[in-house]
Amino acid sequence: MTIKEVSQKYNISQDTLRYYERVGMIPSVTRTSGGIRSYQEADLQWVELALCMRSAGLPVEAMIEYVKLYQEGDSTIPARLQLLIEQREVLIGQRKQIDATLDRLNHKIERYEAAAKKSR
Amino acid sequence: MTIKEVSQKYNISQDTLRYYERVGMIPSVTRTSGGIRSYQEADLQWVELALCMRSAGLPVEAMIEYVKLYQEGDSTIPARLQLLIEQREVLIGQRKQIDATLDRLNHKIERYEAAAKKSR
DNA sequence: GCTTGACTTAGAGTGAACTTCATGTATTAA
DNA sequence: TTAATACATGAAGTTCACTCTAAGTCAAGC
Repeated sequence: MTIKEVSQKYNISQDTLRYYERVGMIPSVTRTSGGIRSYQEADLQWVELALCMRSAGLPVEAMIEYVKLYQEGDSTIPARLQLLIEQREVLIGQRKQIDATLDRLNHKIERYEAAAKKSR
Repeated sequence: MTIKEVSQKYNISQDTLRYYERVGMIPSVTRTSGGIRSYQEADLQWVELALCMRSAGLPVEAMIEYVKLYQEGDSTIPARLQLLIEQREVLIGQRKQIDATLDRLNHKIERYEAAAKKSR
């Protein structure tokens, strides 16, 4: 798959794909003999993982660290596990914040709806 | 309450409090005759609302718009309701993303834990 | 063989949300 | 009353995550 096809498939820019690779958020993508990116299944898996993490708001830095550990081999499995668990904690905290804000928004919305009703 | 006390109460910097006021994310805070901020109950309510929205990741811009509408009076009640409903949608979408990522993280964590077990 | 359009890189630029700085004023303890 | 501390403002600086630009390379159709 070319970079163009991948960018269309996941609806992100080619620049972002190159950026992810450049900063190490995904490992080096497979290239043709001419040096052009040719995304293989494994490359796509990395892209998907990166997009999933980012869409949830996890920092680029965490993914970079994860990829780095991955490339260092099996000895880093405990460290990778640790990292994943930490990021999971972050997400759980974020979801709590969102729920608290949703509560607050819902209350406000209810009050506004009651006010709108009255003024009819 | 002084800006220092408010910053301690909510654990944010005084700079951030001044910034929120400057960009219009909260209405002008009550001042002493000398021009020093003296947060009243209503001011604190605004600060709390702003912090709640921000902690959930909602944009500063949305709060600015809300405050602007609020200051324009009752005629903007429908617009404010609309804005709140939109932001609620954003949060619901964000929570979905977080849940999807949590699923993915949990699977990965399970696999890593299984791998760690084996190698014992 | 040449043009066209997609690809490559390194590096500069952007927008959001603060954060720091420089400089000046106000309040309070000695 | 004066030194120290806290607060004020406007503007410049920082960080994150892209996004764009410039200048060059590659591949496919004519």
